[in-house]
Amino acid sequence: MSKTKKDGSDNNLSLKQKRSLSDSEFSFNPLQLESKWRSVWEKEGTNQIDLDSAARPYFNLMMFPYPSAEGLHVGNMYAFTGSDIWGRFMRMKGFSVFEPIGLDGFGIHSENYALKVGKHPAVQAKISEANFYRQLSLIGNQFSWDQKVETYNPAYYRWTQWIFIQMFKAGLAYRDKAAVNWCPSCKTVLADEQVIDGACERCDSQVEERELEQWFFKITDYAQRLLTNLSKIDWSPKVKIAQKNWIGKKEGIDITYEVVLEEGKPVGKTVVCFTTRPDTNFGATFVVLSPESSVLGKLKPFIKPEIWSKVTAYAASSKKMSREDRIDQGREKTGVFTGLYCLNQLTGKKMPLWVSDFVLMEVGSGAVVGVPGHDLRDFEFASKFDLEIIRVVVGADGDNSPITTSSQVQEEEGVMVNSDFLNGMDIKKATKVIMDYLEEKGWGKKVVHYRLRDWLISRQRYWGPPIPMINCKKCGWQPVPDKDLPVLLPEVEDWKPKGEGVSPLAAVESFVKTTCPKCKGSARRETDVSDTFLDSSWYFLRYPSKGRKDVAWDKKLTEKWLPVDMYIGGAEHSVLHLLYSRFLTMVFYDLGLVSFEEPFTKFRAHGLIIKDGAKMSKSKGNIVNPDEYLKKYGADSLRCYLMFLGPLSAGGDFSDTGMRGMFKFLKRVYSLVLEKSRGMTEKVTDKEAYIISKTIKDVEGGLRRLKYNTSIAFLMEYVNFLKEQKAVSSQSLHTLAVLLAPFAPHLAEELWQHLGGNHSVHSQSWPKFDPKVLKQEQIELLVQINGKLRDRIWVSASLAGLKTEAEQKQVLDLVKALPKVKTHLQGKEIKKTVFVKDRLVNLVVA
RNA sequence: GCCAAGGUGGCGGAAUAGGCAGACGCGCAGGUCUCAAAAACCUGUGAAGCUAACACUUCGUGCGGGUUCGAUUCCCGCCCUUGGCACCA
Repeated sequence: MSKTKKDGSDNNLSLKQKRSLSDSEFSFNPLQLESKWRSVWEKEGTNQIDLDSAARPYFNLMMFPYPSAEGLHVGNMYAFTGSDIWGRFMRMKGFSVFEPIGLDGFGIHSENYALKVGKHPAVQAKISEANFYRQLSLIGNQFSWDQKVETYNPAYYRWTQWIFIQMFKAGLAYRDKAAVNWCPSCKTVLADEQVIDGACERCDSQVEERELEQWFFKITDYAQRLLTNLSKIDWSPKVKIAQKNWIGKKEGIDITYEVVLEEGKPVGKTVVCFTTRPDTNFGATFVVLSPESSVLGKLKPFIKPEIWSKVTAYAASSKKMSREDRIDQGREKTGVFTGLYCLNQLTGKKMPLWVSDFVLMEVGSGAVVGVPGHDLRDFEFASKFDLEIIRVVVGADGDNSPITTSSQVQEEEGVMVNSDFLNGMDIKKATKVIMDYLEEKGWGKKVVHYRLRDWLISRQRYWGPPIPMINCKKCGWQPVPDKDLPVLLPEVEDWKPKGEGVSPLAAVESFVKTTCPKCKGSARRETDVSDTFLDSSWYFLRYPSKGRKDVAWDKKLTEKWLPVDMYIGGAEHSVLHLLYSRFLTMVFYDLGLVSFEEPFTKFRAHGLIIKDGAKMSKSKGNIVNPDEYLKKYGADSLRCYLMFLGPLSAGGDFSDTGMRGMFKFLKRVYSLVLEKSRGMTEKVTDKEAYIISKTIKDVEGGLRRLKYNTSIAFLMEYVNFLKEQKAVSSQSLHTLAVLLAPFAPHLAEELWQHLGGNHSVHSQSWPKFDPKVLKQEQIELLVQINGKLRDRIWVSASLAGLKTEAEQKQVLDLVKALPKVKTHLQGKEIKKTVFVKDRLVNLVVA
């Protein structure tokens, strides 16, 4: 609600007066205006910075796009605008802002797009590149164009390969068998993200698992550090939490059980079970091995042949199933009893040893000790196979009867019973006590497990950097020597995914055949390419050093510009990209290649732009391409509209009507400045000075909190205020242009120039507000009765402090004299009075 | 199931060291201008009640409690939406 007078009739130019001004002065043509300033900026290098000499370097990074879709997505533009506004704000705050851009055009996304449109990925890459850079040049970002990088460029992926070799030399790259997602219909390996609910994203057929030899990066070696360092970086909390969950640290104990025969005779073998809940071990009644467990092989001599055949048949059938199927929660438990037992040292009890596919080899130790009374899964298993159930915990409900239904299964909390020396203890305390006890006895060993698994690097695809390794029969795996980098991706016609679990490169004999770098004998190249995420996990290091041909990154420039000061990007990369980048940076640090452990000092996640309440997607056909809006309204309107939708972290729903409203606002700003600049005053009135300072403060507050929507709203209020003034000071209008600059860079430049400003508005410093001006002489106090607002009263600032009793009494007298207060107080007694400095007086009556 | 974020007019949203709920905008309605329309501009716009009018009163921030002089904001218990993780031992 505006408190300023609304009848501004005499303050505004009449229509006649307006018409007397020449038409051209009032025609707002954003397209012409924007293209004019684009070329001026380019010509004068307004947005270029000298990376070597910049005084106060500030690395403002945004996630580079996958140029795989039909063009820049309005969601990309949302993210880039949000980041650019921040960069421009920092620039006006006096920093030399480096704002690079590039394309993450290597990898499966781009290859799939090429498959879809039926073009060779290399050909499509050039088309996408031209289109993306064209669009990116129109959105008003202060990109450092000279530094742009594309991951599919040999000058870039040469260093991606070099990084692979550094990982190999550091012992952090290794080969192992791994299950991969296999689509039998497309005859290809799929990335995890291409598997939707166990089915192929493209043809919907059921995905199978296949075992293949693959390259891995040992990210698990860094699990603890990736977790610990989270406390050192300023990131959106939700992203930190997502990473923490993904790393999934679990502290527990490996308990070793002796395997015995039916009659109790030990066979000389053991089974190790990892558990985080050893407190319930007095209630353990069975042990389950994963079907893939290597322990099974060792136990074979002690398992009866007719049982062994059942075990192997079971293991074979579970192998056919995809991981998704196996862990489907609702599925009924299955399993085979081995005929063997594990001895529970605590109770002396023989626990039957089973094999079941609900136990996953890669989790914990691949073996589980079953406590059916206090674990729902174990309960289901025990119920199915009629195994003993013992209660060892009593929960808050006090139920201490035998456990016969799943609702009685007490998992999270309670007090120990039937557990010898643990009885009466809270489960948390019991866990500690029993852990120490088991370790002391030599029955168990405290361990930490992580959910995080090693990073699978290999892709049996074409469109990626060939993994720079050579396999020699005599010397084993050898890295390609530096002088032979890059290993160029051969241009082949038959680049489509093959059916045999190998990359299409395997069919290119001229590529595969090579010599061993060590013994010079004949050898074969690795034919897999590396994961897209490897390309994108170091691109920020390349940006400043793009000009360097001899190193991946220049030491001096890297010292100067990194780590990244502000990174804005999508929350969908919370775990993969952001974790891999952190991992690699830590490795580089350990190898002495960089001087910092964390790549991104500050990270903020932006929200998602949706359309009509739904996610934009190709299949729904509701993707908004910014082109048509850029063409119709220009970049400034689109930028401001997107930012006005809500806080940057929230995203928003794209609509055409809102777009139009923002266009109208910018048009009003334009006319206002042209009109008011005619009779600009030098003198700034007190009222103006106050509003100017307040606006600077508020707009800046919105910028700092990435709530650009509020900054724009304050600018609108400011414009509404200026509109109502008969005469406006030059300072008011200059301030408007400067404050508008981060949001609508083209229009702001135009206005700045019109006002006679020199050089670029974007090189101006962000204005300072004057706190003294913001202190008012009169302050409005709210008058409440029983907490309900009844009136308001203006008092002098000194009195509004309400510090002394004398001041309080003086204000109270004024308040009591108010007619409305009198009415409400009639016949009532004031029981208490609440004074809040500069805010209010509340009278509490009976 | 677990973790996280959120629920405020017709719509997007604003306001949280507890203190004017609905800033700003969209939409809608009425008006000015026009032969007419568009554009532009002006006025109004949470609901209900009461007024000739100005005004005033009551209700109102997902639901139910609580703390407080005072709660959109803090606490407890629910419901719903969105995102992430999930037979994780």
